[in-house]
Parts: sequence; C-alpha cells; structure tokens
Amino acid sequence: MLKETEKEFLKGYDQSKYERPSVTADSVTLTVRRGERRSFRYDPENKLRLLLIRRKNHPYKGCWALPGGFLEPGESIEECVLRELYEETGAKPSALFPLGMYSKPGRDPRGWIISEAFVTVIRGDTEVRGGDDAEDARWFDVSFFKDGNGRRKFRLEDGETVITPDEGESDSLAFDHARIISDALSMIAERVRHGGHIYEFLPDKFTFAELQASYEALTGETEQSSNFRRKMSAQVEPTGQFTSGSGHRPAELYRRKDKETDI
Amino acid sequence: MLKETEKEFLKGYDQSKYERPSVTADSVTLTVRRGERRSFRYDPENKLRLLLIRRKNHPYKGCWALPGGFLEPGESIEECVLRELYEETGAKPSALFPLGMYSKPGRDPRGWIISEAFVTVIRGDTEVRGGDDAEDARWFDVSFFKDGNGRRKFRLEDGETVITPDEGESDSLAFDHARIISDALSMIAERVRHGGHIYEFLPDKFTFAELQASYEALTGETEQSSNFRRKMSAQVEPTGQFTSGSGHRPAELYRRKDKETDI
DNA sequence: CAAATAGTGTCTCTAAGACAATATCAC
DNA sequence: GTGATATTGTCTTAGAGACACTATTTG
Repeated sequence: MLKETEKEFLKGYDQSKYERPSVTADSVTLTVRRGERRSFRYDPENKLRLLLIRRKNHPYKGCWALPGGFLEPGESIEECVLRELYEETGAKPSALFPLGMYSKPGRDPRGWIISEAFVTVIRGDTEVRGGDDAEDARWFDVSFFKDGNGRRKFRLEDGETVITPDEGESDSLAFDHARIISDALSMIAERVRHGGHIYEFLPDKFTFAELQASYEALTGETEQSSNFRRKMSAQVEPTGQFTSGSGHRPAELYRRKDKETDI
Repeated sequence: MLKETEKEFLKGYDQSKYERPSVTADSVTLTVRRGERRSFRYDPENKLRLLLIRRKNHPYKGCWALPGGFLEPGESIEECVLRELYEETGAKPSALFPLGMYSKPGRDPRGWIISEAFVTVIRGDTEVRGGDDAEDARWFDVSFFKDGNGRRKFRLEDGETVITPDEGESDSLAFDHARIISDALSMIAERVRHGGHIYEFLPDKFTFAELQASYEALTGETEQSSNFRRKMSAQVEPTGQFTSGSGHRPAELYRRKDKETDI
C-alpha cells in the first residue's frame, strides 16, 4: 500500500530530469547441427553453430553482429531479446540463459548504450532469414583453437567468411560482440558440463551418439562412448524405437527422463 | 576505423529521440560473521549476514532495501554498484558476482526503471553506516527454512526486525528486492559448492573450522569435519601458525594455495 | 580431569577412466 | 564378409560419506 505522501512524491517525479542510457538486449544464438554424410558408411559430423546478422544500418554497417536491439517500454529484457531475435532472423529459441551486462563506456559509437546479453538455444536445423535491421542472417560454424599464449580462442566460418576475433580488423565483429561471444561460449560449456543443460539442443528423441556429439561440440571435451553412456544413462530413458538406414547397427532412440522432484 | 558515411551518421544520431529506461545497480552484500562466544569452552557461531539499508527517500521510504542506485554517464555497471555501495554503507567488497537484470514492467512505482543485480562479498567484520540515500545500514542474519510446499525460503533478523518475505506486507522489502535476494542466495551457494568461491569470505589465514563454518553458512549443507578437511585439503596450505586461548586444542591456520596455472 | 575442538586413519560405496568384447546393420 | 557404429561388461582408481580413535588445550 502506498502512503499518501508517497503518492504525492510519485506525482512529482519526473524521470526525464535524469540522464539515462539506451538499453539493448543481444542474443548469442547457438545450435548443434548435423553436417553432410561423407558416404553411406559414416555418420554425419555434429557441429556447433552461431547465428549472426549482417547489419543493414550504421554503425558497423555491413559488419556481422549479434542479433539484438533496443528495449522498449512495457517489455522485460527477456521479451526484448526474443522479439529482436525473431524480427531479425525468424528464429524461436527453446531456451534462454542470462549472460550479463556489457556497459563499458565507449562500447557503442552512438553514445551511451549498454547491453544485456543472453545465450539462446535453437533446437536442430532452423532456417533463418535476414529481417528488420538485418541485411542477412547466417549460421557460422564455431571452432576452437589455442593462441600463442595457450588461451582458448574461437573462429567462425560459413564457407565464404572466416571471422577470427583479435587478428586484424578485417571481417571483425561489431561493437564488443567478440567478447560477448567468447563469454557466452565459456558459460554454455559450463552449463552443459555441470548444469545438465544439453537437452535444449536436442530433439525430443535422440540417440546416444547424437547426445554425445552435441555434448562434445559444446564442451570441447571428448569421452569414450561407453563411459559417456554410463554417465548419462540415469538422465534418459529408452523409447523402444530405433534408427535405420545408417549403414551400421541401428541405435535406440532415447528421451530425457523427467527430472526428479526433490521433496 | 569508422568510414566517412558512418561519421556522418553518428553526427546526425540523436539518442534523445528514443524512449530510454533509467538503469540502477543493486548489491546483495554478504558476509560471514563470527557471533558471540557462549562461554570459554564453546567456539563462536559463524553466521551468514546480509547488508540492507533503510531508505531515506520515496518510494518505499523507511523500508529496508538493497544498497544501489542509478547508473551515471561515463561509468560501467560494476563501477556503479561499487560506488553506490560505498556511498550508502561505507562497505568495500572483496568480490563481485554478476546476478542478472530485473526489468519486469511495473517493478518500480516511479516508472521505467530496470536494475542490474550483483552479489558482493565482504571479508570478515566490517562496520557499516547509513549514508547518502540511506537513513541506516545494518547487517541482518540470514536463516533458511522450508515453507508449506517444501520450498526453501529465507528469513532476515537483526535483533529488532524480522523480515520474512511473502508473509504479510509488514516489514517487507522494497521493490522486487526479496526476489533478487532469493536468487542471489541460490547463486552464491552454487558458486561456493562448485566454483570454489569460498575464500572471498575469509581472511588471509583461517582455520579449517572457520573454513567449514563459512562453507556451511553459505551452502546450508553440513558435513563431518574429517571429510570436509579431506575434500578441501588440496586447495589450502598450512602456515605453521596456530590459534590459542580457545579453551581446547589449538587449530593450525591455513591459507589458500595459489591456483595452478593450467598450461 | 572434563569438556570441547583438532586432527588422523579406515572401511565402504560410487563415479569415472581405460579398454576389451560382442552385436547388428548396409553395402 | 567388411567396415562402421551400438552396446555391454570388467578392471582399476579417485573421491565422498560414515565413523572410530587419538591429541591438545583451558578452567
């Protein structure tokens, strides 16, 4: 209950007297996508991919950037990031993880603009299209390598374009988006490793090979399939259905087991 | 390098054409503090405490709230939260963890005001004072209990005042701060359990009993001291110094071992 | 000495890594 | 049959929980 004096205070309160920043929400949008089969005999590779847009407008016009845009009155920051992602690329995520705020002065040449970043996850293959502020939208393959100092870096490739942040300025990313992506990839690897967040990347039914391939694409770790199977077996349950036409022994399809309710 | 056309664009860009929110940073400030000794024979209890201020101004004038305030031009959100915490309470944290953005429409009666929340950690006993926008600043004991549905809730007590969010409106917290605190306590428990972030709460030298008491105050878990000692022994190293005057066998002081550099 | 806390050792159980062995399919 | 992947099982090791036992201090 607001007191009378508080009502009066609010009546006299004028937000426009104070300087305010513009606020944006940016989305590091990830998926694990099957590649091509090399022959009837080999399974397709599963690769981590990141969704970028090419900016239609200044600043950084023509550069690749994270989908995102300005927070509007009456919406939450989560609604904002989902709206902007849909407007610019047509994508609808299956999960949303908060990453944090990027507010370093000077990060946007237009002025005082701060951004809240999220990781969004898209299940399986999704067609994307450029829309709104985006001239184009494309999935980039994400790969990791170590730089001279042994630090883990990432590289983005889509056939035409190769983006390697911090190495020259050509084909680089807009704003501080390289840093945001780097933080996002670390965060999501941690969530997959220890938080059990892997099923957001998978369809309802999946084989153990798909589960493991996605896990490895996201964490960069490799494990023996027998040990991986044992480690994950408590989290999934068999469906009784099997793959076929794979050029080798069929694999059973599993689904995620409902989480236990902890009293 | 900005292109000529981008320079021109920026010259014509006027941020004030768009609606913007006010942005605040709020701090969930935690410490683990020794209590009183019951007698020469007993060790003091270690308790988790949370720093709140009593609001000097509308809205929620006179209510307890998280320290925090408006982001100002030329500062990052991290600088903002540290500045506001110092201005309002005099506290200087030893660690800062990002928690996330709170932006639900209607969360602030003054209008469109969104908040980025952080957990800040204070080492040991620190005197606080109300300052600036704060009429008072006090440490509250944090305790946990289960509600009717078995959900984990928290209670805040400082001798005079007991705050139990969600139970009646009296003595409740300002804005959505009860929710922010709840999220913060979950987050920090997770960090202490799995992220190794416990030493931020401790002085340079500490006994295993202090280490364990802090760990338990933050996670709510209890363990046998022998097992806890074994689990943590790789992370600490003995100093050769011992406590005295404790009414029982002296305990060796340990310090945190330097983290290994992983190649 | 009694009470309280510090610290060591041991038994068991479980999870994880290494690796061997068998199963089944498309061609 | 061959080559690829699926699936099961076994051996070993590391860590966690339970618990018994010894050590040292102050009043």
